[in-house]
Amino acid sequence: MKIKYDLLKEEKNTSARNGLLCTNHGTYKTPMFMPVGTLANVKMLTPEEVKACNSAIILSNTYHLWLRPGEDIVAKAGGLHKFMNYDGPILTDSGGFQVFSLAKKKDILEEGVKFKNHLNGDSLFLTPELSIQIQNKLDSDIAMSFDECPPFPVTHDYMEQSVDRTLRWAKRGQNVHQNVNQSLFGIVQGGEFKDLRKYSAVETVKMNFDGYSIGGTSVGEDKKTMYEMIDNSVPYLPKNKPRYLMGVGDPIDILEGVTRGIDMFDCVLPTRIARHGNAFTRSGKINLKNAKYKEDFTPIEEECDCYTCSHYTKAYIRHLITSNEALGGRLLSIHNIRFLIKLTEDIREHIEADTLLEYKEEFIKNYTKKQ
RNA sequence: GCGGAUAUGGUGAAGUGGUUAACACGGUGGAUUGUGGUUCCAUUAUUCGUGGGUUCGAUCCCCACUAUUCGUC
Repeated sequence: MKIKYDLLKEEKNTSARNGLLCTNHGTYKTPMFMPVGTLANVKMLTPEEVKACNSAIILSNTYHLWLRPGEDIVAKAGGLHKFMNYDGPILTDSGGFQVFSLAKKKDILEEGVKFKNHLNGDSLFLTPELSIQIQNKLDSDIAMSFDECPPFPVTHDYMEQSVDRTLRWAKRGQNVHQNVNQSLFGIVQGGEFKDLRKYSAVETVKMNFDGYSIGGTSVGEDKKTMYEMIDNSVPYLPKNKPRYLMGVGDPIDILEGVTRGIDMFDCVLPTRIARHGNAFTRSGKINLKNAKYKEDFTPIEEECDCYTCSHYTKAYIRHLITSNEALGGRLLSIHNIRFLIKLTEDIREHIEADTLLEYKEEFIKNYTKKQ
């Protein structure tokens, strides 16, 4: 069965909406934040720990799993869920972004992308068909179309060609998609160009995907430009399908995205900054490595309901991080994931109450206040 | 007691008779948006054991002292 999206409520003062996403692995509320588990694991955490953050969907990655262990091994294990012992829904990214972000040299051809992998430099060729076939075998709940994610900035001319190519690739992927239990999302590109965002959205929607994502953000553009990219894409997306803003997960960006009509977010930020010793708090991001936490025997946030905050102090986590102990990264990952998921829970309540704008203003005021 | 060697930042250390004393670690800050778990950036000795001397100029040469260290009685 494919996913099913039910629009429950549209907020009065913004484009935000509450919905329900029904998957083969449970039904979940949107807007939602999806933790990233590139290599079939949310780094440092067990599935139980991720679920304890009240998470729903997690991400995994076609490109990385293709290289190792290989999609056939995952299929032999019984699919990604069994392989990694995760019974919640999984979304796989197509590998398009990795080609853009990891490959030093790449040749973007009509047929696909020729590049050298980041592990041993082997020459590889990834096509839209191959990406979808790999994802079919991985057996994720949601697969992504193979797209080109151009850097910022490129010329209008280049972006126009790229958008057309991504549309052709989307169609080709759709044509070979066979897994009836797997949904397929299309991706809107177009960079910062208003006309191309519209064109990309309108043409992608014509292909009737199970959901739509907005790609090509967080590639070096400023925040204002990123918000405009969303504004220039969302109006052309159907209301009865989920909308996914790829790769975005800064707390403020989530609020800005939700108020513009986004339902799903994913981001490596909570787990990556955790490994580097940083924690989200309501009054901004803090760096646990800072000397001022050496003797701070209070939790990261008194009011946080996560496992980390109910058991450990800043001084202890700082000690773990500065000693390069993996537990430090684990505890911070748990807190940061819970922080973003709690943010979406609060957002949903305020959508229900039509008070999202006030909440957003208050949140941003606290988050950006200098401590 | 005698003989030798060495003294450079928090640590390990390079180095040169001439305006800014390598590099590494550590420290301190910052970054991180479809993953960089061991990443990236910035900053961190107005000063080369102490005192004298030579010199236009000494961390570098000379002397004394002190400390460390090795050998020896």
